Amino acid sequence: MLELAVLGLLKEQPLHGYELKKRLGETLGFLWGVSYGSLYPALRRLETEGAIEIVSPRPVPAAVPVPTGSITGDVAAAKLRAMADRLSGAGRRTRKAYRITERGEQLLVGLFLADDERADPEKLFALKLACCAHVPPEARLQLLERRRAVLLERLAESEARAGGRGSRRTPDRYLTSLIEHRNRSTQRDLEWVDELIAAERAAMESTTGSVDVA
Amino acid sequence: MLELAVLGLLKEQPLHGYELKKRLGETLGFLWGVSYGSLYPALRRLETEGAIEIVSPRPVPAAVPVPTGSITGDVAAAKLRAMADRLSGAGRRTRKAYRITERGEQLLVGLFLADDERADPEKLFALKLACCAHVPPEARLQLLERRRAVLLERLAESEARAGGRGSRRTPDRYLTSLIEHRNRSTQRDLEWVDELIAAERAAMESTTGSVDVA
DNA sequence: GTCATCATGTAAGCCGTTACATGATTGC
DNA sequence: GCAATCATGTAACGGCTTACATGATGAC
Repeated sequence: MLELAVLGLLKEQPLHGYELKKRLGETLGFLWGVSYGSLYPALRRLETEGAIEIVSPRPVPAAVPVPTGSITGDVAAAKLRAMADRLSGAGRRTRKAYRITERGEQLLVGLFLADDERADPEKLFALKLACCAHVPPEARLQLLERRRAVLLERLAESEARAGGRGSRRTPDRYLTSLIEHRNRSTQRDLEWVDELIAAERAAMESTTGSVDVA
Repeated sequence: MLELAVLGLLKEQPLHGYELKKRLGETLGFLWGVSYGSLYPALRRLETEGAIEIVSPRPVPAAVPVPTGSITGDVAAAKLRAMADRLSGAGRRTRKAYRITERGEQLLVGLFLADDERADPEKLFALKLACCAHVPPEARLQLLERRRAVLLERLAESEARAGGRGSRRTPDRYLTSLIEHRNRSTQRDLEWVDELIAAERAAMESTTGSVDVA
């Protein structure tokens, strides 16, 4: 899950760990919180796998202007450089900005389509949806169709449970209400996914005939 | 979370581990799956804390009829006994049925009211709701009120996020749709909780004046 | 007597969090 | 020069899952 989120964010632009955590918190914060203790090791892993790479902090010191001898002038230049570095997200020799690689993009799609059994399905789906913009349209559609199937199955299962079989333990009104509410929620999720699918299909139609977009 | 679920189930009736897992799976199965690897250690823990205790497999062999000498008769009697044991959940010397203690009931209410930071709030709330029947009405109301506050805060936070501040990273349509859907869900959760609160208040009113129910 | 199921338990490992350690940069 | 914040990392620990080991009971 974390790796998918990281790759998704890095697909937008290169970032360093600290910034990554912030973004994760502010855009997907309502989903789940990430700690450094898991983020940095994950970055290491991804780098080892060749899915991401460190962007060189400063291309080459060649472009750095020669000191003028004017103290105030040199200081001002240094400040300007620091400012530019900060804005570009590069420099500040202590931080390591990562960029997604070709291999990383393949991994992103792979993780997007894989169904990680151990992760919470709801959160995983939400995360994947947030990553949709960074995968090809076919992958998006596949995600949505699969989600649709899951929701349908959930409804069917709930109905089966309600019908005859099982423990017959006459659930109390709290449990009953919980189950009903859950079913209504699932029903609405289903309608929502259907809308997303329709929108996706429409978008695909409108680009049919023109050049494929990545 | 597990401990709360176990205490909730045991409040209904004494059960042994294997059965506990089955019940957990069939009544709260849609919430989360429990494995023996976590269930048995949890039972140990609860027993050590004195929250649950083992019910003696067979009160005393005193009630067992003396052999009649009639082979077929004795065999039949044994079968009947075994059958009765099975139905009562006792006997079968290999299994250990647990019963909740006085202390366990206090712990149940304690866990019900505590907010375990590390557990998934949604699942925890669902579980607690399923345990409602086993805690006093005041605790139920407190749970619901607190849930209500959480949902309100979530809506407020989402609105704040939508307004001015923050990264301004113009979320794509997928993320936008996700956030909107989530807000609608929260809104409905809120309405639902309000209904539950109203029902709870009504139930309390109707028993006011009469004897307190446990 | 043997197979399926019931039943309890342990060990290894995954994945993540908290807390801690460290140090650079910036603003005052 | 000092505090706040930026930034990276490690170590200890917790909880849960999987897989394994074990054995009793009941059906045939």
